Amino acid sequence: MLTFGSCFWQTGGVTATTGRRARLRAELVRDIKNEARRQVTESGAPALSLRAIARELGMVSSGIYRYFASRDELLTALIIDAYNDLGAAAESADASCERSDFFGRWRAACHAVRSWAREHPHEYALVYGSPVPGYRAPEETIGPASRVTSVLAAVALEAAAAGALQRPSTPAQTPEMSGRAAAEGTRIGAVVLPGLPPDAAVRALAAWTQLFGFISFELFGHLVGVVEDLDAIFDQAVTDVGAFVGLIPPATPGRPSRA
Amino acid sequence: MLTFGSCFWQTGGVTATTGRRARLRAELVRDIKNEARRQVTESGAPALSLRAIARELGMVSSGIYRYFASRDELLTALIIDAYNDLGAAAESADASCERSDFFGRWRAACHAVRSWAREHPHEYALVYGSPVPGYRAPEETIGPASRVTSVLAAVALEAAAAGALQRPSTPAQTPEMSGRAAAEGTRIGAVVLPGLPPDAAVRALAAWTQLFGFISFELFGHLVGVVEDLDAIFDQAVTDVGAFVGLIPPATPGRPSRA
DNA sequence: TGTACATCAGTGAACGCGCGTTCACTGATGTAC
DNA sequence: TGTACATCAGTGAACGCGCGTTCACTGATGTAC
Repeated sequence: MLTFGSCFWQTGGVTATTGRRARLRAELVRDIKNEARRQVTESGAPALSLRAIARELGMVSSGIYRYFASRDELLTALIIDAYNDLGAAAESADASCERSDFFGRWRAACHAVRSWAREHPHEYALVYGSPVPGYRAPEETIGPASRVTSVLAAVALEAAAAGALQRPSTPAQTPEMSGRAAAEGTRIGAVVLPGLPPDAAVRALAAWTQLFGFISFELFGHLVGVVEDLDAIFDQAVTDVGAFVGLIPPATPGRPSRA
Repeated sequence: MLTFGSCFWQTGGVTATTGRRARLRAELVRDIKNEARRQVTESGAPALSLRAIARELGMVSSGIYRYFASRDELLTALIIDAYNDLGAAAESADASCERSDFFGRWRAACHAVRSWAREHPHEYALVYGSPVPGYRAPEETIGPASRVTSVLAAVALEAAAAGALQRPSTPAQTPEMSGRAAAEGTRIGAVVLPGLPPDAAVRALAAWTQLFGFISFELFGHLVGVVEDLDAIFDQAVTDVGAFVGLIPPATPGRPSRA
């Protein structure tokens, strides 16, 4: 199980990433993470145990330390993987839509996020649930964490750039902004959502939190007894919120289905 | 510390809730919960330890079992208290507004929820964060859990009853509903939000999840680096989302401040 | 008012379990000359 | 191609800690007659 003829033995022994040893190492890192993910999926992040992982892989607990310096480092790796996995799901959903179909892209991305969350509820909880006590996410998680967000932001930004982001037309639906809100909305519309007017930036932000709020409520059990047909309500909420942001829904009949 | 002249000794010794012993018992139950809350506040729910509580109260760990049958039962008590506390905060914020000022009531309730959450972040996480692994909330939590929700629902319902819940006026902002969404919206509008038309029911639900989504993102750190002036953005989001639901914002100048 | 009995709070020891992390070690794998 | 040395994977024992829960017990508090 450990010995099979390696062809890299002579050719690539120079760098630390190509040798046979390095390959075996990468494989074991993967195995450890997979087992860790399995545990998180089964019992949640707080129950993640290095000893249990070692047991499952048939090695002694101290052996794990050749691969991860601590339990926190392993947790960080799982978090980064989760963000990347979710981000990739959103990106590919978005990519499968026509670029100019902003409403469709919004819907596709939202549905992709929810699907991923339903398929990986404990990993979702790991990154969007209560922070693990005593754990502080390091900087390296920021990049992967922003991938989903960037997909959603891009839809709004590109729609705005294409002139396809309408503003609410009824005065009653465009409440005045306070000075502070306008200032912060302007800042966000410059730094985070470059090009969006302040009021649209705030609505986009509200939509973003709505998406994750719904999913969290669904996964964490707060919709039990309230919503029965979750798929239908989520779909409708995504549509309504998309319109709230200013995306233009397709004309009456034949609204595109889940992409 | 244990002996002081009691006046109930003769008068009320009949029922289990009035005796001197019962009073001391109630006091200790309160002390245990307070210490438990302190621990949850400091290190989060997973770190809640009966032994540590006993230690802090100067008694032996098995003594706790005279008051709570298990760790889970104590957790349940904390959860119920948290829901009740939050519910009471929302109710009193709502109650302080003029009944017919639906927009003001919505804003007041939302701000109350957020304020409570910021003041009790770990208790908020206890009830709205990731479920504690291995713990299943019993039925008794349902009632207290629904108090906040009822406040928000009442605002929408009473506004609708008073004819003060407008529907979006631009067709672009009233996307068609699929058959399933309409059906489920109708059900919700009958069972959960009695009297709301299906489309409004869905928007109300989206608004509800938006509120908690924003607060969770704020408390769990997902707005770091995105929003700086959280107060201003939250306030504006509440306003925008209130209008999204159909509540009629006050006329241009002098929007009421935080109640 | 006084005595006999039942209730209950709190003790202390124990059961059986799990955990993260360190450290000195052995062999095997790879590297340099 | 062959030898000497360095690297590294994985071991096994140990440290020191914590936890929830059970159980037989002692005294004190309350109750009934």
